[in-house]
Order: sequence, then structure tokens, then C-alpha cells
Amino acid sequence: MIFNLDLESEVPIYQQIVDAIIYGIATRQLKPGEPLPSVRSLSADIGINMHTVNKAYQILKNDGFVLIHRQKGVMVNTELPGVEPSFLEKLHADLKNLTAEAICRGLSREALVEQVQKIYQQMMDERRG
Amino acid sequence: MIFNLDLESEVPIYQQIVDAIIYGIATRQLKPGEPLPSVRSLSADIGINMHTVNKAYQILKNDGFVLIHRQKGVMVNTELPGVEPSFLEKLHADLKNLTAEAICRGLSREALVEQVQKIYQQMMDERRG
DNA sequence: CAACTGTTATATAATATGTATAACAGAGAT
DNA sequence: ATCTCTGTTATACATATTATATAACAGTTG
Repeated sequence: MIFNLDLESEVPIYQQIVDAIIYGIATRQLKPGEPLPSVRSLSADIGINMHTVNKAYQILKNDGFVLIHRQKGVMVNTELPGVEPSFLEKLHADLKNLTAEAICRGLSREALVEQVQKIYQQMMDERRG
Repeated sequence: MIFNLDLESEVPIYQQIVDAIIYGIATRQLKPGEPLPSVRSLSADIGINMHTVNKAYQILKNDGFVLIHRQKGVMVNTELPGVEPSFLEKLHADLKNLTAEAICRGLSREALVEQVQKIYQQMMDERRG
């Protein structure tokens, strides 16, 4: 599992960790049941504070992507969350904002849809390759 | 122009204003050349501070969505910005995160694409209706 | 017992967000 | 000229978020 963090980004570090792990699960670089590094080892590896990693893990736990056993550690959930209403709300709100700006800038529906298709396909290819 | 702001949201107020105006331009509720309310009148209308509105206007100005004349006021740019690399970068990054979570949750490519198509179409319908 | 888990607590610093108040410069209206 | 309206700038303040630092606790494993 490779973390490509940008400490200068406006995106919080803990959010970048959350995104990276969800991406890893989507592409099956991280498989259900697979253990994740401990908060201490991961924070030491990427040179940040323990609590920043812990915050990311707590978010992933609350969203159902990982299971945390207090002594055993953290692992990818064997039963990943489904398409819940809260996710659909976030998806719709984000897509609405992106689409509005795309329309203002003259990006065609076909070009936008193609982008989504391409990203989805690339992720599914990584899943097998 | 209707602003539906949520002061309890985790999304900053100035960002909600930016999103609302870009949405208004996309749906042509706001037309190129049309004047926007002054920072003072808008902030008074929605009951927030002048600087919060000003911050939103500055962002829209830097992105090319509005023109600001120091004495005349703010208006929608008659030459809206095109599909610039910085926008494509943001679009790709956001779509990547949304798609990764969608895949984890078992949302099919068809369902995701349909969402995008639907949102795009609804916005183009508002543009005419 | 020692080493490792996640968890909790406290403290500190920097940044982001939002408000409050005031002043400035330029344009237009009366 | 005076008044009012623009955006702009400055200062100050309060709060929340982000990130770090250090320490301790409880339970498991070797």
C-alpha cells in the first residue's frame, strides 16, 4: 500500500489517508480481511503524528470500511458498506457542483461522461491487473 | 437568484455562495453581463458578514466567473472561463475519490454514469425552462 | 515481564472561518 | 459641494479545524 501524501495540499492529511485507503480497497490493493498498519507504525513510516492516522482510521471505521479490534489492530472490513442514502446524498451534491462548473466552462455531457467511464474502467482494470 | 445557505453545514458559507452562483450561471438564472448584488446588500439580505460575501466574490473573480468594477459593482463575466487544466485536475481528483467509494459500495458503472447524465440533463433543462 | 495493540487525555501551535468596525478612493446623483 | 453607493483594505476578535507532542491506560501476545 503506497501513500502518496502531499503535506502542502489544502486537503487535510487525515482526509488524504482516508481517500488513499478507499482507493486501495476499490482497486483491491487492499483486500477484505487484510490487516492495515498500526497507527504508530504508519505514522512513523510517513513521518506524521499518530493522532492524524488515528483520525483517518476512526472515519473509515464509522463509515464501515475497516474493523478495529482494540488489541489485534485494524483490518479491511469483510462486509463493505453498501450504497447508503448518506453516500448518495454526498455523491449527488458533489456531482452537482462539478457538473455546474463543467457546464459553465463548456464541457459537453459526452466529455464529462467519458471522464467518469474512463476513471471507473481504469479502477476496475487495476482491480484485476 | 435564490441562496439556500445552511449555516450549520460543514461547507464554509463563502464556498456555498460560490457554488450557488456557479449553479446559477450554469442554469442561466444568472446571465452573462447580469449584475450581482453588492457585497453589502447581499450580506445584509442573508444575514452574514460583508467579508464572507467578499471572499466568495474574490474567488469567483479569480476563476473568471465574474467581473468586478471598483465603483460599478459585480457582474457575471460575458466571457466565461473555458476548460482549463486546473479545472480538469480538480475534476479528475474529485471524480476519482467519488468513483473509488462508489466501487467499494458496489455501485455499478451504469448507475454512476446515469447519475451524471441525469444531473447534467436536469441542469440543461432548467437552462431553457 | 516486555512489546505491541487501540484509546484517551492534555497541551500547544498554526491555520481557517466568520464577525465587527472603520476607513479609503472613485463614481454618480441631487 | 454633499451624500450615497461601489469595492477594497486594515485591524481586531472569537471560534473551529488541523496537526503535533507527550503521556498514560487496558488488554493481548510472545
